[in-house]
Amino acid sequence: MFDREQQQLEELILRILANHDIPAPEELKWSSIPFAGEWGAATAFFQVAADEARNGKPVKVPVRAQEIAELVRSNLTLPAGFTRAEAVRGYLNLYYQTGEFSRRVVDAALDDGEDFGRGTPTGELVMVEFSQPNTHKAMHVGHMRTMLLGDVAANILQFSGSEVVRANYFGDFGRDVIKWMWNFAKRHAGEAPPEQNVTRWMGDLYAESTKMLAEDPDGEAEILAMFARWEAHDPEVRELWRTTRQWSLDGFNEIYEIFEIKFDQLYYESQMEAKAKHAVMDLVKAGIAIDERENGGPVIVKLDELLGLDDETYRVLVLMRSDSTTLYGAWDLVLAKTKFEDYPLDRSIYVVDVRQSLHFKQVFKTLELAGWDKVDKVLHLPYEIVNLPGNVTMSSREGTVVLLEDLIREAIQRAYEVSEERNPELDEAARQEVALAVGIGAIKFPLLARDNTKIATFDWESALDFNGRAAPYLQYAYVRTNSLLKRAEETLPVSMTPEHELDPREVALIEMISTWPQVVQRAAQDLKTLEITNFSYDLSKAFNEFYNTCPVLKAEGEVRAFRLRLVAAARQTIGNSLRVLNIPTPEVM
RNA sequence: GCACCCGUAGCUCAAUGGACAGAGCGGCUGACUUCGAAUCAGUAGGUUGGGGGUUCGAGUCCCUCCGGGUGCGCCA
Repeated sequence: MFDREQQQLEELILRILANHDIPAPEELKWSSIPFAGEWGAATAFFQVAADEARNGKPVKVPVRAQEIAELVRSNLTLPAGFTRAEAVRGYLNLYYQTGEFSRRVVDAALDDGEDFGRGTPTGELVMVEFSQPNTHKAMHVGHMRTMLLGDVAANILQFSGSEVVRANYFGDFGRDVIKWMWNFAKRHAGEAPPEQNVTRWMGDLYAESTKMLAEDPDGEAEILAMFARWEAHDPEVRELWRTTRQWSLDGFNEIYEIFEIKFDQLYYESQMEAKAKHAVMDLVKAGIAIDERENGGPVIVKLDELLGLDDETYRVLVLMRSDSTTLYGAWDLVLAKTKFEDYPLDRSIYVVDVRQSLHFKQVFKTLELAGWDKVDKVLHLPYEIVNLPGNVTMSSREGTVVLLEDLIREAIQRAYEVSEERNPELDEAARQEVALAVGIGAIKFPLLARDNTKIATFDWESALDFNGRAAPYLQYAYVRTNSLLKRAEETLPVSMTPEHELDPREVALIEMISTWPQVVQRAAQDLKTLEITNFSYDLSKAFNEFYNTCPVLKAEGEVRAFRLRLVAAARQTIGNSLRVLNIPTPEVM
């Protein structure tokens, strides 16, 4: 419903209630009438009746709710734009003057264009940190979830009206990195990475380093020595580190580019590590961290003890090893503050898997105890992991991984084959483009369409299945809108109110389009990508059903003109939702 | 032991506390000389893991039990 009508109706309803000494509800909640065919808005009076009952009025709530609904209906002067009102089972249903509302919805979509659904600027600045890959390792499909969730959550926030900083935080340092360099120096000195598939090569060398270390009795000591040289800023070791790290970063960028993921701000663990020792010692001085190094122990924060909790809720955060090197908890203390020094953030979101939940609770609580005043602005957005069939967790160390490069290649290849089958006339260049768009979309959709709290299981068969509820379905609906508009060979008719009796599929399609702005707001509120995929799919479905029932080009006069505008509005809205999802919108396929 | 997550149709999953719990896949039946069939229509399939509670109203919130998963002092 449009704001103006809603406000008007609420005033009218509240006045009627007041005239009959019925207490006003806190708010009137509006929903659509859930029965197919006609189109309108509904509100329920159960809450009002329940409030009366609580205040001593001897009524049965459902009966009284219906009474009130009936009372409102009979006293309501319908504003312009509505045809009739009915009171049913405690609900007041108000039916739209379909033609008028249809015109306004279609006009809104076409006038606002790419901005249709965009929220008014809130002035809020929010950072979304996501992806966080470790250098010197491969990228596997398990890494995809933070990439997609983070990227699309950032899009949603941005489209809903916030300003967004996209941040990445690279694990570019630590024992595993040194181990990689140790093996490289011993067995691959002077080698350069291959032209393509750099991350695979980096990952293979990482696996090799693990294997070699297990067989090399001196390995452990050599790695420790190299680590010490790195810490001491030995030029040779640092140079090797910088060079090899860059290979990894270049490899990651290949993948970000193919997914069209961009970052505004890059952070590195090595940067945080450089400042972490000071931060830890400050906490010791403040009496928050306990230094057990004199007894051969680490530096820790005993959170439950500090908070006086009996339950083991926050446990113990370890910040520094007994050898005085810092741990990632210490780096996260520095990073959290650094973000707010770099930007005047209103919110700082961390898109990291659910197994880190305790870690972030500890880090944030430690910062709070240290008197940091931004702790109410930070949020860990957790998501469940991607497993292999049989509940096998992906692990580079175990070798139980599916590389992202392989999935991308296979998906594009499969999309190419399907395209050949479905649309043989396409020329080679166009088919390549379609294969890329469809392949990448098909990879992204299933993860975006899954609730963050649910474990995803990867298997090749379903990953390469483009049928049913999947990205190509949405893309196909989009392509069909294009095709119709192209064939129409005329400029779009000007704004018009449909005069024909709308088909139920037309109504359903228009109603879907009308909800898009609210869907965006709710998804931003909930930080859930699946609310966008649900919408995008339902909208595409509504369009396909419309397409199969209602002729457009073959219709005549007013019907054809209105339907052309409706198709254009559907095209715009499907396109906008796909852009928020960062799923490609091919013109043909 | 403590903390967190999941359990909905044969399978994979949806469902702002609101009217009759919906899709896809799989099964069966149909629609291309008609705007692109990567589509659509029809059909079968449910005690929402069990039991209590809150509420006018619970798949949704609370408690408890069962089943599955994750995390918890020097990896990240």
